Amino acid sequence: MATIGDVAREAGVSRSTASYALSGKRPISEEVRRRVLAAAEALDYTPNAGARALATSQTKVLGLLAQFHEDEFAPAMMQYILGVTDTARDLGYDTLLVTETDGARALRRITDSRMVDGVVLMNIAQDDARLPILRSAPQPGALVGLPDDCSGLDVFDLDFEEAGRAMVEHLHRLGHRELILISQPEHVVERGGAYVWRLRDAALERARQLGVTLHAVYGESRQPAVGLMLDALLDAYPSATGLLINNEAATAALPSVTYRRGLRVPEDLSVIGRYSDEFAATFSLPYSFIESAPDRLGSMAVRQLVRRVESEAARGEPFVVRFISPELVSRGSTAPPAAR
Amino acid sequence: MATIGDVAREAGVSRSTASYALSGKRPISEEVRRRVLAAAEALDYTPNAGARALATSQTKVLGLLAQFHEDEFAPAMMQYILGVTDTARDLGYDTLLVTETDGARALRRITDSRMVDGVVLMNIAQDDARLPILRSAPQPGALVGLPDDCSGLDVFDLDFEEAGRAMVEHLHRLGHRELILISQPEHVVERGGAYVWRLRDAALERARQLGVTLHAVYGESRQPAVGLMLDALLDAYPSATGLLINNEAATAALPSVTYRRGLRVPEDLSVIGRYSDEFAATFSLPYSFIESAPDRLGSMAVRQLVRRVESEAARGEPFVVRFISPELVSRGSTAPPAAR
DNA sequence: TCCTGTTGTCGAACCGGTTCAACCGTCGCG
DNA sequence: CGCGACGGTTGAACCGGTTCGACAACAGGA
Repeated sequence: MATIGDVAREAGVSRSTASYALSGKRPISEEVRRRVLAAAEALDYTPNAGARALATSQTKVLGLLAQFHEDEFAPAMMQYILGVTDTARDLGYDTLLVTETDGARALRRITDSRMVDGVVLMNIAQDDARLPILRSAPQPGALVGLPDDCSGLDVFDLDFEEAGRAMVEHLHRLGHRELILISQPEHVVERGGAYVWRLRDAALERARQLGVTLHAVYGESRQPAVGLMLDALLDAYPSATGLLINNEAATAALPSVTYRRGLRVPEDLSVIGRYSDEFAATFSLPYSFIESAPDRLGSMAVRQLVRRVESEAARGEPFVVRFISPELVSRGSTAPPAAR
Repeated sequence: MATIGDVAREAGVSRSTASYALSGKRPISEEVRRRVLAAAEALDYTPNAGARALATSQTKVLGLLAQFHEDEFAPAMMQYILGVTDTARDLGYDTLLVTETDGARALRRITDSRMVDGVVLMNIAQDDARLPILRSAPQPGALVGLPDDCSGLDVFDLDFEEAGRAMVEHLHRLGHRELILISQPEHVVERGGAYVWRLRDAALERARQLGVTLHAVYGESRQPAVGLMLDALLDAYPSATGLLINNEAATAALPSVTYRRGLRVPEDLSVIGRYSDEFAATFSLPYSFIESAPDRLGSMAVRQLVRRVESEAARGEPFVVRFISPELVSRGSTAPPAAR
């Protein structure tokens, strides 16, 4: 493989001149620049990433830490990841994907060894063991998800409180007075998945204010338990006329259950979900839903991260906690209630 | 951040001694080794990845090139990726995930710049533009998927031919004589997705041999087209008693269609799919299926890749093309046929 | 004519590791 | 007693870039 020394020799100049000609960081005569570029082209020169990283202390790689819990919904994760990798590439960065179980150790490894210029953390728990490590790391970081303590970090998340309220308000406005909310499984909460109760609590509070009965339950997320749970719920609350679902697996399983029970949506039952556009398009999900925009969140996190990485000034700016507003995408799965 | 020079000074030895003490590549007195290890511990020393890469020509990073076509099934991809990242980590490697549209350019970038020690390519097309680049790259590579020309490469894939035959044989044995096979959309084939017709052609051939009528169609992969297609097919071939599906999206959409039409599985219709275990568990898929084992494939590819990366001897070995045998997982969705 | 400033180029140092050749002291053996 | 072998350690070179300070050539101004 050609090194910059080879290029310099081929062009008949010194290594430093070749470097300047390629980077443009110093004025170089048109003649020499031409020769260097031609030599680089001829030798098919590509700078060695390790050498460049050593010299500049920049790797042009971002770390992406994702954790896969078997009770969470793996397909949804893909969206976040693509949002990150695509945006990173647009900004000139590659992405190191780390899926180790021991996220804290992994984070320490990639930051201490200077493999990355910055990191994006996903699946944030309320008391996330990775955060203290990130805070004391030499590189900046950004979170997708809201922990208890956001200090010293840039945080991006969907406004789950607002999402919960919006769901309740929407069905209340249509005249519904008894609703069921299916959240993620309870162990997701126990593990620190704050978004579960953020949506749930806000929905309960709004329901109380509006005088709506809301049966809030933690759902299952695996087959066949999901299907059984849906059936059990519909049996348990026969007078409920609306279903709010913050649980992808339950959403995916719902169509077969309603068909089996002969329930028509929205005539017999109104349904609102909370998932991504892409998810809706991929599956048979004819429900109105709160768009969770995973790609947008990943993209925002990366943009902010890269700002901090690249600009000395940006590194001094105060940290941001940014919530994106939930948007209700109508698919016609809600209507005024009728007796079931 | 501490460098090895700091460690050496702290331990009162030279840089080279510190290096040898840490790597164990030369005999070092117990006393000195102890001092060096203590110093490294005290200073929280982690070797700089760039410097090490430069010195050793090894990055301990593998590249993973995945392409996301919007007509393919994104959730399934996650499985392959996890198979790769998990196995890579077990073997001491991190994973650079590259999802660029222009896979050929991306491949050239990461190999020429020596960011990775080897690459795994996914979503292989029959005439894949990345292959010539991979063949002339300085690092070894492994494919998940079968191209037209496997020369100079290690290839891993499901035995789709055998899968097609197994599906047909299974239903033939039960007494079925008219079947429908739903493949991926035709543009997947046009783009070079050989696995589509590999399964399809083998199924057709076997059906011919067995005297079974097989209606082979290219399905849709997006809502709402998928559902409409399923309905249209069941209308078009009312006497077909079995359904073979090599199309994840269609599989996911099937339950609602059969419920809507009042079809019982397997009493009225036998169904066999082709997807992963994980996929089946995540969704309401009560069908018998050919396990496509994406995690196993990713894992095998990485193991072989790392063998070649790490052993001079292995690099000289002949290249392998390895098919994993399809395994039929029974979920009770097939039975002897009855008139529909 | 001399001085100053600008433009273009170069040599050398540096980033932080690894590794080779050489060296020193000690011990065993002839 | 002298020599060779060996265990333990070191200085220096190297990997392949970037960047700083110096310098030569030349132009313009006093």
